[in-house]
Order: sequence, then structure tokens, then C-alpha cells
Amino acid sequence: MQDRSNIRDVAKLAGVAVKTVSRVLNNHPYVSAATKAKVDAAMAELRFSPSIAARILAGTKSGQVALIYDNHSPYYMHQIMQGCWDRCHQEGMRLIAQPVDVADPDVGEQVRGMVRQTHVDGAILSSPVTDCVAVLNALEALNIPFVRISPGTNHALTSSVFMDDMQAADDMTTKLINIGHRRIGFIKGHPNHMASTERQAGYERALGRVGISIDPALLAEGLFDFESGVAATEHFLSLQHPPTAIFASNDDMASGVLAVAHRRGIQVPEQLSVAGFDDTTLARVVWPPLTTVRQPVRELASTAADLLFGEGGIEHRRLPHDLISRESVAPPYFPSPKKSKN
Amino acid sequence: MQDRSNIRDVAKLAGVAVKTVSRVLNNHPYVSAATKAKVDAAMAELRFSPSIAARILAGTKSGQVALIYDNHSPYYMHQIMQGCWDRCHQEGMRLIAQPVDVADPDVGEQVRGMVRQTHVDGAILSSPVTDCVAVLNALEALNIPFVRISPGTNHALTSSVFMDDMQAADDMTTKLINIGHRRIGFIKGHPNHMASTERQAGYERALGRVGISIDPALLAEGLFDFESGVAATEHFLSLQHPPTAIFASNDDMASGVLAVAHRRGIQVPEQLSVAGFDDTTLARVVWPPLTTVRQPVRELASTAADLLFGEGGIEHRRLPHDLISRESVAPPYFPSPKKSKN
DNA sequence: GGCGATTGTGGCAATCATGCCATAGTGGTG
DNA sequence: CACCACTATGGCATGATTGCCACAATCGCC
Repeated sequence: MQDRSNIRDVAKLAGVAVKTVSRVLNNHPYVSAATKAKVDAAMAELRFSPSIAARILAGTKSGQVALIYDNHSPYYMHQIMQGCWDRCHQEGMRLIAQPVDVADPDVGEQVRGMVRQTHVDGAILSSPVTDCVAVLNALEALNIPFVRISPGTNHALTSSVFMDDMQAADDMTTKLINIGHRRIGFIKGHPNHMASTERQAGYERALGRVGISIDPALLAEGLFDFESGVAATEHFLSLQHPPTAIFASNDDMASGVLAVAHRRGIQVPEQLSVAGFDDTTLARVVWPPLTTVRQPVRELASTAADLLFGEGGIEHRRLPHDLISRESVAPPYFPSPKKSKN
Repeated sequence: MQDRSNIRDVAKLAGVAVKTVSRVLNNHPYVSAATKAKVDAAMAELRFSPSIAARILAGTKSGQVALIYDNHSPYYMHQIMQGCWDRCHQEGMRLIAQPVDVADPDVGEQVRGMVRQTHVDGAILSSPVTDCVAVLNALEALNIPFVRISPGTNHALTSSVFMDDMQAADDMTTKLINIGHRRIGFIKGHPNHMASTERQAGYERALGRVGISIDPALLAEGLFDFESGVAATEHFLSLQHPPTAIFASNDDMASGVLAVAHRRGIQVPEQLSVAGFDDTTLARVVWPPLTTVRQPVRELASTAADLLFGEGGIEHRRLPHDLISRESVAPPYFPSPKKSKN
């Protein structure tokens, strides 16, 4: 209908110059209260909303931030998005969520095109895009600020927020050891994600500290999804000496462990302890509730936005993790035999 | 850096008029193959990406679609987004995901502002925004096309995609009845969502058909989340005659039922059958896997986008649901006594 | 009382791609 | 041979806002 009402209409109605309306819009300091009131009234009367497109075109910044991701865990991404969205909204920025495929050889060019097209002022990268060289190069060449959430490589390149994946995995493993477990199966994360390597290193470090050598049979590949948790568990339970505890690199895979245990009639935690990682909603929803590492995903995301809006100096913020004890972990059924294992 | 390369640069390099480049960009029919090749080459050489802002400003359509939602189920929304995104991407449209709060009295004005600002060509509404009068009025006044996913009211207003929630709930309830259940607890959905009413009606219709009267004690309020599933189940199990089966209006609440059952040592499905609704990933991940109604969420979303891009006539498409039998449902422990219940 | 700094406001160019209209060549047809 | 309908291409105004520069009024201080 009345498809009208541009800044000129407002200016006319308020009896001021177009430029003055623009000042009010951008709350520029040098506008008198009286003028501002008049303009506000005119804007309200006309129900004026400025055209973002025109602002982008004329101005130097767009008020838009891109969140670039390639992650298939709904719970995780949901929290990442919420965290970013909250902080952006608070800042009056719009968030553009941009899924990509890091395996696509053309991904760098795609990101470049997307940034140029949309004029985003900055970007937030979520793992594994954080370590995709093509994307990093593209963003660097574009010379826009960007922040990475849990990057695994090249830390000097940009600001980042992260948690200490290695320490967290170490903590969890140590906890399992402390209550008596000696054979602890570990399900790795998706090889794309650098956090996977960190978590595995933490697991190995904890074992090493107490002199337990790494049994390759107790390491299984995983892809951060339920199915790979199932597959890894099938493998572990078919071993001659199956583990008394399984530590999965995320909650999705841990719920796969639970499913296999249930199906085989193995009691968790009495006969098998299961630990996860992330503390997504899933951890509280499965049975038994998962002992897991709480990763402050939403805070990671909002902090990333925070750094993006901040000074601009490269800054790294580590957020604390937390061990969440629920009912999926208990001492092993047969207290560990004295024989120093394997 | 070289912040350059607008359509003019391309035109100059290719030795054609700006307008011709524009034609190539929009693949207008009347461009000779030779010219198109020259222009394409020039675009590639300059690594040109047209400014979306300028296109919006100059053109009549923006190539943008808004997805307006207020839904807190990560799995559900993840699928909705994917479905919309896929279809939009295929059409060369950008998707703007816009969370809102339907309880906010100002939501209509907010949506209006957002549409005006971003110049979106159309919108897709997801429940419960589908039935938010303020938003519907705002969009109508703006005169842009929009499509609703699973609306509960006012069906003549717009195109829509939906499934038959009432029939689906009826089917599931009938299935439970057929294998012998007579006391079936029902956990309602979030009162904001019209589907909640439909599902309850289906449940009641199925019971009515076989002459089982509705026992108010077997109806519990729910909010589509895990916790309300837990609360409802606590209520059911504290009854003097607890139900032999519980049908939850979505999977999240059904997993709450499972959690309570596990905690109380009640065997599912031997002592209690549990049915869900939606068939999100969750249904396969909990133990035992849920018997549930498969709702084709992703297809609903992509079909919604499809209708938006389609002719423009109001059209309604119903997508089929499906009963998914997994291990959470079995005949009741004590085969139903002959006494026609209650 | 005069001068520079601060505050408040206006005018105009610039941003970049598209819409509309115009122009020119080409092939078919009566 | 003339005329029309296509096919191809160009030119210029247009859209809504901001950046930059200019200017006026007011304030404080020497």
C-alpha cells in the first residue's frame, strides 16, 4: 500500500533537513533535544523504517555480521546462534547465518562473494570453519575483522574464544581414573575439528601421568554423531578385555554408547561408565543423564561477538569448562586388578 | 585493499555498457553468447560480486525471504531452517532467519519494521507465529506474500503447508488402543501452538470411537519441553490407577517420560508404553527408541518456500505423516480387563 | 569585546545496480 | 521493397541514505 515514507518525507513533516533526520537515526551527538523530539514524532507518525539497503550503500558500515559455520549438531549450533544473536541484537547489529561446506574446494571464493555481496562488517567463525585455510585467506584478503570460536590452529591470526579442550578431557579422564577405571575407551571427534585432537591429547596425557599406556584398541574413530558412537561402542564391547568406561568426545556419541549398552543389557553405570563432552541439552535428556564436560557454548558465542565489537586488538579469551557429574559414571564393577595393565 | 570492482569496472573491462553487464548478471534473455562470454571473463578477472544493497535499492525485488519463528525446540527449528534454506538457495534467494517473541505486544510493529528495513520479498512463518494476529495483520498490511507452516487458524488467509495433526494423533492413539491399552495418558503441547489442540482432539476422537470416555486425570499440561514431560509423568504415575501408556505431544516431552520411568525403575515398554510425536533425531537417540509420529519437518519447510516462489494463488498442501514403530511401545502388562473402563 | 572552540543544521555529491526508453541490425513476409 | 517483429545493446534517471564540507549560532575565556 502506502509503500512510501522515506527519510525525505520525515524531514518534510518535521520541518528539518534530510541530513538532520539521518543524524537522529544514527544518534549523532550534535542534535538538539527539541529537534530530535520533532523528528522522532514525525518518524512515529509516518511509521518510518529506514532502508537498510540504502544505508549500506551510502554508508561505510552495514551493521551486519556473518556467522559462518559447517556444523551438524543441532544443539550445538542452536546455542552458538543464540549466543551470537543475543549479543548482536544488543548492539543493534543484524546477524547473517551462513552455512558453508568446508570440504568444497570453492569455499573460499564463496565466502568472499558472500562478504562482498552482503557488505558484512565482520564475521564470526565456528569450528571447523575456524581452521579452513581457504576461508581464512579469503577473509584476510578482504580485510574485515573476524573472530573465531574454538580455533585449533594459527592462533595469532585473529581474536578468538575457546576453552581448554585438552585440560577438560584430561580432567574427565583423571576423574575416571580416580574412581578406579584403568581401561577407558575413547571415542575421537570428527577429524575436521581441531578440538578433536585436543581432547584426545588430554585423554592421553591423563593416562600417561598415572603410567597407563595407551592401548590403540581403546581408541575409536568418531564423527560427533550418534551413529559413530554406536559403531565405536560395538567395537569396544567386542574386545576380549572391553573397557570399564567409555569417554566420548561429545554427547551425541555418548548417547550412542548408552544405546548400545541398553540394547545389550549392560547396566550403566554399574557395568559400564559413560562420559560425554559438551553438556548440550541431550546430556540431561538421555538415560542415565550423562556425566560430561560442560562447554559454555552460548557464552563462547556471545563472547566472540563481544570481541568483534571490541577494540580491534587481537585478543584471546579462555572460558572455563566444568565437570558435570551425573549418573552415567561410577566406579568399575570389578575394582581394577593390581596388574599394571597391558 | 582493492575495495573496488563495481559493475562499471566490469563494463569497461569487457568493453560493453553497464546495462549489458546487468543483463548478464540477471541472465536476461537478449544477450549474445559472445558478449556474455566477454562479460563473464571480465567478472571473473575482477572477482566481481554485485552489491546486494544496490540491487535492492535499484530493483523492485530484493531476493530475500524472511523466516519468522518463535520456537525453542532446537531439533525442530534446525530442520525447518534447513528445509527453507535448501529451497531458497536453490532459487538464488537469501534466507533471513528472524526470531521473535509472540508474547511481546509489540511484535507486529517489530515484524513490520523488519520487513520494511530488509525489503524482503516474502516471508515464511513457523508455528506459533503462524497464528499470531499482530504479525498476520502486519504482513497483510505490508502486502507481501507469505506462507505458513502448520497454521492452526484462519486457513483462507494464506498458502500453507501442514500435516494432519488430528489424524496423526488419532492414528497413534488407535494403535495404542489396538494393542490393548485403555488408560492412555496424554501430555498436551504448548498452548501457543495450534497443533497442540489438534493433537489433543485426535487423541480424544480415537478414544471416543471405541467408547472410552475421557478421564481428565489422564490429560496433563505440557510445554513441548523435557521438563514438562517429566512433570506430567510424575503426575500420571502418582495416580491411583496410573496409565499403561503415555502419549506425549512431542518427542522432547516423551523423553521426559522415559527419564521418570527409568528413575523409578519402571520398564519401558513392558510396564509402560511411551509414544512421542515429531520423530526428531531425539527419538532415535533416547532409550528405548521412541515410537512416534513422523512429521516431515524439513519437507514442510521446503514446501513452504516452494509455495512462496510459486504462482501466488493461495494453495494448501498437506504432507503425509507416518507412524514410526520403535521399541517404546508394547501391549500393556496386564491385558486390559473386560470391564469397560471408567 | 573579540576570538576560537563547540554545538547544531543544511546542501550536495556519492554509493551501485536496475528500470525504462531508445536505437540499430536482422530476418521473415506480403 | 517496405514493414514488422525480434534480437542486442546503450544511455540516463532513479532509489534512500550517508559522508564531507560549509555555515550559523552560542559559549567561554583572556
